[in-house]
Amino acid sequence: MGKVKDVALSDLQIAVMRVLWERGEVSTADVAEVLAAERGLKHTTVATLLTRLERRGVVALRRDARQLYYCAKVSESEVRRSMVADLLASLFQGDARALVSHLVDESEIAPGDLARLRRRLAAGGRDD
Amino acid sequence: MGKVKDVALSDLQIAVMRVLWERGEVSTADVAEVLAAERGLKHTTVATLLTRLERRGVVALRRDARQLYYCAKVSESEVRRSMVADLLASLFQGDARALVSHLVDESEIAPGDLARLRRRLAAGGRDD
DNA sequence: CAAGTCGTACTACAACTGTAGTACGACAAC
DNA sequence: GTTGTCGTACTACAGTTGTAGTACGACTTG
Repeated sequence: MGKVKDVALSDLQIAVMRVLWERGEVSTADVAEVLAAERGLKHTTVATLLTRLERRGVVALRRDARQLYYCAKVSESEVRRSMVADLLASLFQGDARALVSHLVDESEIAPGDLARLRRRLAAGGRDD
Repeated sequence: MGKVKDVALSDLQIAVMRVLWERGEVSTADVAEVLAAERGLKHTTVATLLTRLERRGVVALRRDARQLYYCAKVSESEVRRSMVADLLASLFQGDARALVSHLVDESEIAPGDLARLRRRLAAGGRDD
């Protein structure tokens, strides 16, 4: 059966995961340092977040001496897949083209390299 | 000051909003009927959801006789803007092009009309 | 008018989230 | 060996979400 995980994470949880994604296996202190700098979170707060993520099965835990080391068990790609799919389903009726249109229309997409794209989309039309 | 609202809604909340977006001002019963069909929710559950959305200020309430009528105070566009921006910020480092690439790569975007787009993107390159 | 019906308001409750304090065990420094 | 120090584990607590039950008031139907 499909091992396609459905991983929806909060903004904060993603921030934690990002540290793991970028640096591989890291100690609580490492993550805490980053999150303290980025968001002023306390060490214990970060420890709690990591514990919960571990309980959820999205990160793996290894203990060495008395320190804990974590690493991601789900990739950023998997989370992206999952969360983009969720967003598409709930807000765009599953129509990815609508999302692209949105990005273009809202100028969240750089006008320079992608403005032409809109014309392509508009002109190319729907042929599915 | 910027009236740019940050509206993040859950899947279920969006489902409720969708009814309002599609049908304008509707009674609790109307929404309940849809949500009961779609998700098997009880009338009281839907009433609770609407009450909370009203408390949050995303829907407006009007009472006529003993019935309550709700209508959206935030448009689907606003929610899309807000939530896509959140997703971009948290998972795509704010790079909308990365999201488009993701959509293309993950084939969440119809291959037919948008496959060409990838070539455009790849070839067109980044010129911002 | 009495009784059922319908709809809202209020209450409930478990899970998850954000945020952190406190306690406790281990290791380092004297 | 006693004393900090550091790190983890556990506890806490308020707010949000999903889900619904119950109570109560109003309107309908005899």
